[in-house]
Amino acid sequence: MDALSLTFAALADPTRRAILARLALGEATVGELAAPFDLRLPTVSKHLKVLQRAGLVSQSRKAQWRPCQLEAAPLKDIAQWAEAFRASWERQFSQLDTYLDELQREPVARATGRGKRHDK
Amino acid sequence: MDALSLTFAALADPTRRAILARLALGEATVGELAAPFDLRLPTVSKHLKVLQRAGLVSQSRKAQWRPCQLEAAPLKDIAQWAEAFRASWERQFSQLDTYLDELQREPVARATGRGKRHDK
DNA sequence: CGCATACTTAGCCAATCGGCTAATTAGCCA
DNA sequence: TGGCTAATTAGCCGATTGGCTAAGTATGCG
Repeated sequence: MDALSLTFAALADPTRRAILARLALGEATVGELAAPFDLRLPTVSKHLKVLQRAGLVSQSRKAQWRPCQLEAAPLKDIAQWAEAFRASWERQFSQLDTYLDELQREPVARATGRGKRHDK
Repeated sequence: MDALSLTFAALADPTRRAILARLALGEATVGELAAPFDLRLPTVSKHLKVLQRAGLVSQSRKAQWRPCQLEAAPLKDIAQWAEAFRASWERQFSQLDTYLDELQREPVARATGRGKRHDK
């Protein structure tokens, strides 16, 4: 699978996004990451493996602990991918503004499609 | 499922991302969207339904055609979500720069962990 | 050494996914 | 009306996902 798909798939789970948010504050062990969730350790371990496959997390070793670290590079990639659509959403938002402006002037006529802008 | 998860899940497929890229150029019918792919129409129809569930695409009706339109708002949301990690990736990139600078000065010592920066 | 702690691996399960075919719905035109 | 085109719906299939339990691995400590 391509890198972008792996990253998006990894982010399509609230548990995994919460783990990333926690890691943005600094290194944490698997147990520390698991604590906030009502999930067994192996489940969290599996989530971490998904994040590692996407290159979003790396793990080192300190005695019997395996501290995890955020690897933010793929997040930059998806931010850039989404940014390519900026023109689209800005155009749509300005259209929405225009629509709301028209609605302000002639509420019913615009909303129902009956009548015209200047049907004096 | 929450909106962000739905959006990320929808984006975790190259076919669906290609469909969005096409729609960024303007409206298109289902058949037009299917053309570039080696996929049957029902498969593309299914992809479109995933995109609609995520609020990324809307469909209207024109005779027997169902022109699709990009709805970019959710893309803005994920761009914003990712942007929250900007500090993380910028810090990591600058660390990489620093590492490469040190490597430039003392290649072997830094790379193997033996020796020190100023082991005079 | 023996045992506790921290975590991973293996494997089960139900649910979802991404592809397909076949059948159905919707609208146009002769 | 009947038929053509566009697209959806229904349903099958094998693969993946997200949860679990039970068992295995790795490290530190008395």
